[in-house]
Amino acid sequence: MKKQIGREEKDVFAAYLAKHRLKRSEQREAILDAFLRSERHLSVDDLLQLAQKRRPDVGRTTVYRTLKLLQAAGLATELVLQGETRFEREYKRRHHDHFICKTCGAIFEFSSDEIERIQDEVAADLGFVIDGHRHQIFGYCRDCVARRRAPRAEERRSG
Amino acid sequence: MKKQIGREEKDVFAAYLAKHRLKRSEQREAILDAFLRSERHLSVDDLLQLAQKRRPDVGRTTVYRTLKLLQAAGLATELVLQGETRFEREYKRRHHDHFICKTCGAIFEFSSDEIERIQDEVAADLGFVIDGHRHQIFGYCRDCVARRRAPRAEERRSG
DNA sequence: GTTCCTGCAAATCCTTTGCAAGTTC
DNA sequence: GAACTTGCAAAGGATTTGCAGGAAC
Repeated sequence: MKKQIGREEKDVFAAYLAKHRLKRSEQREAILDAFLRSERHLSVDDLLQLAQKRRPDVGRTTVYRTLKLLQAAGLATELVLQGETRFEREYKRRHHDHFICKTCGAIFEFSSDEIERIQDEVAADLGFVIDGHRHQIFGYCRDCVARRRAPRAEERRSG
Repeated sequence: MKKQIGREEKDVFAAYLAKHRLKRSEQREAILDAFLRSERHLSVDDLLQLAQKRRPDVGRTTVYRTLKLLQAAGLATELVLQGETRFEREYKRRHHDHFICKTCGAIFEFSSDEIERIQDEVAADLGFVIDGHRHQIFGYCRDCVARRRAPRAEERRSG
């Protein structure tokens, strides 16, 4: 018998579908399963390929549509990294932000209560009510630096 | 005589063109001038319209191409905010990040040495060499909150 | 004159939508 | 059977590219 992956999330999705009078389908299950089995930050194409391993006839359109549902159900979050759109698991995950290696593309997660606290302070100074943020740090990861592949800093991005 | 705006930046651009054996043109000047006169965070369309006030025949393609040059010359930076691409002045500006009001779309700038410091620490822990970051905070600005327009937090974005 | 620029239209890329056929309830 | 899903193809929106004519050096 196959190992159960993300039972809780599958239940959440089933509940979401029921609540909205939507139907289950093989495609949706293949996509959700592929999504839950992967720990990576997936692109639409990654997910399409993974889902197709189980059901070769899954279409790209359905992946897009299912990702919308997963986001609405609180199971997935969209990240926009260096122009690329990717998705990661969201359900019951601690809030975190990302480091992105410009050489190998690896994505690392980080979080800092201290940064969050300062953010709140800065916002308070402006009378701003926070409802989410996006914090990405670009650079070169340990491995790439070790491989001496790190080019010198040629540009600075902010936002 | 017209007030000189951004003389220094215009010189930087001229130097950039010279260095790369590129030519000046009325269109490029109109676009750069419009860019420098505006304090806003401009979309391609905003800039196109502003530039066309001076030279109605400036085309959108040229705006795209000129923005690439301005970025290469260190005069402009691209921001991607909530799916929208915008540009702001970069030359000799202090590094900063952005607050974006989800109600009125206003963009506020902020910066915090403390956050930068913590970022450096977190990066050091991971053996990561930083080469830029992007930090955006979404929410509701003072005015919109005052107008009681702020909806309750319905989603949390991270990245 | 040669090289670079420009605007247009066409091409891309990514994502969404219309629709007829297939599924689920 | 009614309502929802699917994949395909077409449509969209944003940005880029090919190209012939025009400007800068």
